Amino acid sequence: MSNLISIKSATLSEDIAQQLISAIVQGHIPQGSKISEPELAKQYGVSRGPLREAIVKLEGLGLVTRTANIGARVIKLNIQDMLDTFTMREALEGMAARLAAITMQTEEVRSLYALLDKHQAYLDDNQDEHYVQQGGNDDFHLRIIHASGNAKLIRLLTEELYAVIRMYRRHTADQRNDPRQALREHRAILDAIANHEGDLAELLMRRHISRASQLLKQAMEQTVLASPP
Amino acid sequence: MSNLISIKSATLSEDIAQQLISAIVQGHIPQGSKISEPELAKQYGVSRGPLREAIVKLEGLGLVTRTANIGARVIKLNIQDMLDTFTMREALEGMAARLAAITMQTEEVRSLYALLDKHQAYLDDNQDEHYVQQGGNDDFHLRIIHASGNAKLIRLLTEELYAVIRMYRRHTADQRNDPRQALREHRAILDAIANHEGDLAELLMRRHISRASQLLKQAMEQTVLASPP
DNA sequence: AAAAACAAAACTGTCGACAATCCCACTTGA
DNA sequence: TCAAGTGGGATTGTCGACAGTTTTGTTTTT
Repeated sequence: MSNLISIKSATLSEDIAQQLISAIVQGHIPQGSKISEPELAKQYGVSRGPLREAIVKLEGLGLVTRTANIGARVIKLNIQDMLDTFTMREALEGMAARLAAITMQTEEVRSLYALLDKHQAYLDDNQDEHYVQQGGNDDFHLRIIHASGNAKLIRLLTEELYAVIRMYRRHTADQRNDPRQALREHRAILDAIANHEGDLAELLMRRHISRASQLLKQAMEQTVLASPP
Repeated sequence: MSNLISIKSATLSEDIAQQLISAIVQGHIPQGSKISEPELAKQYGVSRGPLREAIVKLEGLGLVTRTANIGARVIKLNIQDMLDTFTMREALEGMAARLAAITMQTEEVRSLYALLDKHQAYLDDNQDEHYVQQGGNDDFHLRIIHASGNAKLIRLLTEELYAVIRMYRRHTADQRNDPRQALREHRAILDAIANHEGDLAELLMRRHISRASQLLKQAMEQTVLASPP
């Protein structure tokens, strides 16, 4: 039975990779579970060839680990890996903010202020509920990253790291996170960018991400992540 | 005819990936050239299955770009991509230096000073010739990266980015680079780490890499990188 | 002679099958 | 009873072949 819905790409391998990424990030394939090639091949209605290529790609994204002659397993989320990942984000997005501060045009600055106003209005209207910015054009962080103009940085952050980051966000209900506080921090970062203060923009972005990682850590410590073996 | 020499790994796909990485980095497969699956399969004496998996992996490493139904091409080196890559390095290795400064033990500090003394002695004995630190345990940068203790950072820098970085280093004869100056900078970075001055260590590492990238840029501007199409 | 149309060759994407390895349950021996 | 050994079943790694697309070379047309 074919589960290959909607996402029609040029090649089967691509399709399946996207499907698997989505399934893993959303927890449909549980963390730590084994990836059975025959099972998934039957499930998606394809042969093992393209499926294996997709798995190799997932390994590159850090979503699964592979062992020769044994197979692939979905990664297990844990606090240390999360902190390590967010430390990298801190360095990279901090740099992105710095670059954005140097090069951003007034038109883009205005557009970003408008975006933050939109977020503000959403919070006012929806009793501080989280604004669902699922990686689209409404995500402040993604906008800053793209504004950096550094193609390598953009690819790394938006294509390679984002899957894992979203996985961490999704699997811990971080209620702790105060969206109004986050919005204030976003505004401060944008102010620095608007004034072309690269140092400050980087510093603020780093603090912002560091705070988020600490909150996520606390949330993970309370969430029972995985039953002990 | 089989070209699979020496590097015997658990799986053919792994072997071929390593062989291809080496061939591309060392320029044996020229940049911009097309990767022909039948040709390479025959050359390495394997079928197209494992070869394709290796190519998918190379794509993840950013060494080749793939287009559906057309195939893979080795990347073309150019100044902008190099600068973008080194900017990322700046952010990441700067962070690595900061982390190393926080956590490094006195024993490891001593060992690194000994390494720098060794480099010094080599320069004295060999008329300032470059010390060949081909990614081994004698590479100061790799030592710092590992000392960061951040597994994700280590993997990204040493497994994913290093191939491309080495490719840039190898394809431009940057005679401009003064090894004694580099060594002085290494020593300053290590001093900061020894004193557990994270801010300073990060700053110095960033400057060090920034300087190297500027030198490499000048070298690339003079080197005729590729004949214009 | 240059451009468009067409046909054949080559290449990539995909599939099913075989070989090698691993896993698990069962048996055997102390 | 428990440890080691053993055999069958399942899974991964690899291969050769077919289908669809792209490329190339030729022919035809203007």
